[in-house]
Amino acid sequence: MSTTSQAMLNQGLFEDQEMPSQLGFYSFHPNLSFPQVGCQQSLKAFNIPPSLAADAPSSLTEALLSSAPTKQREDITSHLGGAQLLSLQRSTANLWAWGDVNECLSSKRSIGGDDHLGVSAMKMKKIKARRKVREPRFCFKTMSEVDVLDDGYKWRKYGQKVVKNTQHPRSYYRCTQDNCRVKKRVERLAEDPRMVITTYEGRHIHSPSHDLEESQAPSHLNNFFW
DNA sequence: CGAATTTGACCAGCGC
DNA sequence: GCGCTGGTCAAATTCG
Repeated sequence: MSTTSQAMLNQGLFEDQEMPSQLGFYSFHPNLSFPQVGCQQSLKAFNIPPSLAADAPSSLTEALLSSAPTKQREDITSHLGGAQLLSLQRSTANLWAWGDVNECLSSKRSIGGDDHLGVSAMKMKKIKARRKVREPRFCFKTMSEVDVLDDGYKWRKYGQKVVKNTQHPRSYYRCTQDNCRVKKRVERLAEDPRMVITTYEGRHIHSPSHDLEESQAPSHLNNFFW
């Protein structure tokens, strides 16, 4: 069964390195099985399966906070309310995200071609590369008893970390598909442990491991921000 | 026994 | 420059 059955709705944050203008928030209508057109396209770009998208997040503020660096998190918390976040797109409070986008744009193609390197050099390069390249990210919050939502892809856990000011550890997963560099982070909200924050980073280069039918797509739209 | 997960160590980036 | 923090690695451990 779907692990998203208890999910609420339906807001989140994404950033797109190729289309910085699409950094922003989306919001779904709670009664729709799938969000409106604009969101659908973006979700598709991120390969977020409709099954998950329909169950996506319930708190815009917290969706943003979950992926913001600590300092900005504090700024956001102290200066903004949820409603204001809807128009946050180019405000100073989300410079962190714009910074990421800019970094992505300026550091394209900085890795690859390890073939002729020795082991240690390769390792070093890997280590250096691991922070240089920022993939587009998409995060949302879902109410769920289980941490890992069934999104149709196969993930391997590669790390777990206790993050500051939270009692729940953050888990790090990588897509198991060869050559697919998509990662996701999963953590529970400190203020409400029933809520799971999932952040996807990167785009899948393949289809989900179990077939999700191609989408269904209602074409009406409403309640769509960015 | 191979695959997946756990966990401590390491490293880079950021803020002070 | 230094300490703190988040992200990743990889050896050890657990699971199926």
